[in-house]
Amino acid sequence: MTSRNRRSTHRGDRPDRGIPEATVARLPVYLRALTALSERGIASASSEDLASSAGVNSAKLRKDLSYLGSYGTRGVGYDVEYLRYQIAREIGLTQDWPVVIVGIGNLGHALANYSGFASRGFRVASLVDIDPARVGECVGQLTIASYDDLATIVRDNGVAIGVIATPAGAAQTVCDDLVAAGVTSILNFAPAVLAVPAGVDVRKVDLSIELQILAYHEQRKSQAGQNHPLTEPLTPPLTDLAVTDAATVAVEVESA
Amino acid sequence: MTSRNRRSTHRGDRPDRGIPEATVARLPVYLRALTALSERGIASASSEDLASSAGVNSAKLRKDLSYLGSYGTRGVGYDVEYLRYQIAREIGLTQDWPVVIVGIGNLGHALANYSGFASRGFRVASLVDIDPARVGECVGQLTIASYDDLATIVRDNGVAIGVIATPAGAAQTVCDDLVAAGVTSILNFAPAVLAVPAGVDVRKVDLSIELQILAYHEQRKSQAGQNHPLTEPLTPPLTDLAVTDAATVAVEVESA
DNA sequence: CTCAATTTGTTCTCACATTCACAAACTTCT
DNA sequence: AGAAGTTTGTGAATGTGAGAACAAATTGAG
Repeated sequence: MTSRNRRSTHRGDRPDRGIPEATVARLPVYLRALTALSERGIASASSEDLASSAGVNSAKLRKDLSYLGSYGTRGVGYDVEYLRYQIAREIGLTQDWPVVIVGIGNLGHALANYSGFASRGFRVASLVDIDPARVGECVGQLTIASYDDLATIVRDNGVAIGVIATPAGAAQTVCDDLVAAGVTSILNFAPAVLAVPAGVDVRKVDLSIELQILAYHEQRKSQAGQNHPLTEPLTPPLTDLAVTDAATVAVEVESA
Repeated sequence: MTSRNRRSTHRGDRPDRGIPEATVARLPVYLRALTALSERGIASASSEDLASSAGVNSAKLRKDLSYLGSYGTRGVGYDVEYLRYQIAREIGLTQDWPVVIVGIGNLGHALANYSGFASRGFRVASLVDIDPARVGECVGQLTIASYDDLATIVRDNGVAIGVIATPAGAAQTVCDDLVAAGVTSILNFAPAVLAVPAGVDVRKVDLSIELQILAYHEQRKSQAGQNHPLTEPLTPPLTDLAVTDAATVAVEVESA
């Protein structure tokens, strides 16, 4: 079926089937664009259509998709449903991913109620908090479990992905406990750098960092205008501003 | 004081004082590491110390810092307080940044209560929601204002940065209204691609995307082990796993 | 069947980012 | 003062990603 043995395709250069990180980070965006098109009853789309839906340029999109295989048809475009399934399969969304959320403060609550999980194969298997007073409390469909049961929960539910939404001080301990229990991927919302053994993935989501990056560019914009921030700058810094537009770094939430 | 006029430093090659995006994204991490060191009473630190605190390698850290200027001392290291101030100034954290949060659902609540804002010069000037029933409701120190007052709030407070925490459907409209009111930087939590005029920065934080990226790597890990995910893989995929570790993409929250 | 129009998949080139490796600059010890 | 030891700042090499451009493949019209 696939011409995977041939060296003719550039996948021959990637015998490990590895997809570039930058591409992996965009696949979920394409997936969402495809879902949107599908819901509008559109059965087929060109790379140009898809790209504008996803907010990227079409050459990049085509190259990204080419890492997965040749799922388009020249002269026609891509079958929306088919491509959607292929991307979902590549990312691993055709299987169920039970996750556990540790730390049910304000953010933990928001995450627990977030509707975007279930729709993409992620199932919140359990909520855990260290505060005994909170244990038993209901959040959405779930009740908060004791931190002591963390290891049991992870093992019984086959949890591979853990979400840390604790204060910074607790993050490393929670991380260690999650890893000891068998979790191999961690999404960290605590403002702390986590040390993990090789083979464990950590991704960090840090609100304050995103704001600081915006502040940096904002400051440069007003410096360019010098005297009056609200006035048109004397020398329009076109190149400067153009650079900053595409700066986009992932993450979705829905105020469910 | 500074030898900024000389061409001797490589900043002579960057007359626009532009700092690479990748570096800008790491400065907040360094800043946090410096704050942590400072709180532990450490007055001086080498690039090695700092790098391990920040979770990066020391060569990268030195190169990043070199874009700001020569704030270290050879044979000694960096003065923690001094460097901290310099980075804060470069990012623009020495000034006050009033922000407005639009959409006070679960996530909006969490953001409104997030303590990491104030500590870094960000001040939540106002909370806005379109639901009239919510207007007047207290969240933390603030009360929710009407969406109709958005433009007035932005102008009166000199808000340059807006945070969108609405459902996806409302995001583009809110974005347009923010931009029309004068906001030039937007942090978007809604799972939608925003179109903005040139000169406006958008950064996106998308939880579900982060989870999907983790799922992709997780799937690859278990594929490497083939038969028994819980067993040691027959051929240890060392290179594979090593790559994934440093994958980290910013954002901080504290379950205040 | 042939030709024109369309659109993908891929190659090539350039820009950006990371890492190495070392000279320059500073401290400390003798 | 001089030598030995540290540690920064940076040039050079390598790796990764983005975008332009085009050949190959497909459709549809005549």
